[in-house]
Amino acid sequence: MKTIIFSFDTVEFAKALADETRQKIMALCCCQWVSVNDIVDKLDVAQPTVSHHLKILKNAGLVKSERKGKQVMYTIDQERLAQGCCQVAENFAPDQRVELRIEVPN
Amino acid sequence: MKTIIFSFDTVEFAKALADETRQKIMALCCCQWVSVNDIVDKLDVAQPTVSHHLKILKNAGLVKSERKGKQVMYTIDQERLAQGCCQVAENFAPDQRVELRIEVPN
DNA sequence: TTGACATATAGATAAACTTCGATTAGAATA
DNA sequence: TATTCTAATCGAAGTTTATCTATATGTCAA
Repeated sequence: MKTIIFSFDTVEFAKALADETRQKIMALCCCQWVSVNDIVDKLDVAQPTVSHHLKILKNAGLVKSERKGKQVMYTIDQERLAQGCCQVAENFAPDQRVELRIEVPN
Repeated sequence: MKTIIFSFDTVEFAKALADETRQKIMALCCCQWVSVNDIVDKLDVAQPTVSHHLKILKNAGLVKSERKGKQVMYTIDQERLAQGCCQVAENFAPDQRVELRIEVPN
């Protein structure tokens, strides 16, 4: 019997990843909180386009956001992203051993 | 310094995954060799559509093929798929520890 | 509360993608 | 070689997606 800890729509996951602009946005959101304008400044895309992509990433659960005054800050939800990767690997490459190592205290 | 063992176009990888029909095809190709007609019989899609999707998967390196008489057999390239998953995780969730465990003989 | 700044939404357009039917190409067999 | 079976390619139709401009919403500060 296989125990699945998290459930994931791997199609939505892949679709969210499947765009160059979105991956650039994700690279900027990686390991730090950035505002929409931060992203606009660094990429050659209009602000509504960035908002549009962030919404797609948010709906797929790949980023989380938090309002900070006038700004809305975004960052990657690394845990969920890692889970998506593992789920895809589990579904389509079960003979390989892609694992998420979890550090257990003690 | 980070050593990257394989290089991967993560956008092409995600795009190849980003379709429900293709994921269904991949599920059928998982852990076995199947012909194009096998897939057509099991899915509710026309044969040219299946060929089209297989081409996309092939170009992304996610499946490999081999002619066997009149038929062309396809199967998932699990190693490459696992690498793609790891690459995505490494790029966008470096604090998580998604790893490909490789069994070393001896 | 008014103005300025930051982000989201709406609507339009163009490009990309999925799908299909028709046809072509390749391989085995009679 | 002609026929049959299998898969790939072509071309078209319909849908989805990415992007933009214009506008609306939300938040803070004067």
